[in-house]
Amino acid sequence: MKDLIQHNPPHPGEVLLNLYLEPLSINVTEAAEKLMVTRPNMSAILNGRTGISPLMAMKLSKAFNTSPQLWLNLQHNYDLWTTLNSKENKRIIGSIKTLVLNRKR
Amino acid sequence: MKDLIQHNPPHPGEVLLNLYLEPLSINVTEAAEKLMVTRPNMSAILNGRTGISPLMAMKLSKAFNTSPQLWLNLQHNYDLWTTLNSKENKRIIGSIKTLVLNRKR
DNA sequence: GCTACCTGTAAAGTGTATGTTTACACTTTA
DNA sequence: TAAAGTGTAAACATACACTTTACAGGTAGC
Repeated sequence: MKDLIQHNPPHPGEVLLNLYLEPLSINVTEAAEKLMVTRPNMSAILNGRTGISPLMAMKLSKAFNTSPQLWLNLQHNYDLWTTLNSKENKRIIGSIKTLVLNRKR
Repeated sequence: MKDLIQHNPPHPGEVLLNLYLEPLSINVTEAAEKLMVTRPNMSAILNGRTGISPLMAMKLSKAFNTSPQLWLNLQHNYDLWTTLNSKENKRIIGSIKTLVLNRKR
């Protein structure tokens, strides 16, 4: 396992739209109602402008009979990727030194 | 798999302290330096008053040779548990209806 | 005693993010 | 034309990670 960070993972809203809403023919307005969020918020999630909160993950798990972790994992992989794609963050992380594996010296 | 939400999971700071810092005899001040955060922030993380951000997860994975997901998963399980332990959130989630499994009717 | 060090935490401020309400513009379809 | 669905912007409330600064308490050594 060399690289646990996906390469350009989809944002959770893309998965939600393609794999859950569209197959069930649920539009944005209806999804917002069923999940008890506003339509602008639902739109922002589906278009990747906002992330999946823990509460939203619980709602999705209830609505689609999944685990809440599924949605949080999608979110986290997306977050990690965007975190790593910042030059400033790369610099910071690159300067962190390993604190283990000091054996055999 | 009936219940994917742990019962009273530890906050990530507890794991960090007990399983990583203490075995290596690294104190709070030193950990803050190595991970490039302030001591108050490090203390807040270790005492569960603040969570693990994606960037912090990356730093921890670098320092302790783990996956960043390890830390984010700890954080998420903790978040889900605290989310579910709010009466208001329970009410909200309880009112979400399942959108699948409408077959055979 | 005094000093040095480690620790916890509070206050104030910054940046960022989710979420709401409201409103406007665009497209498609009946 | 009218209705419905959609994207998105502005303004606002709220929350959280994080910083700087400061203060108080504990512990170990002189």
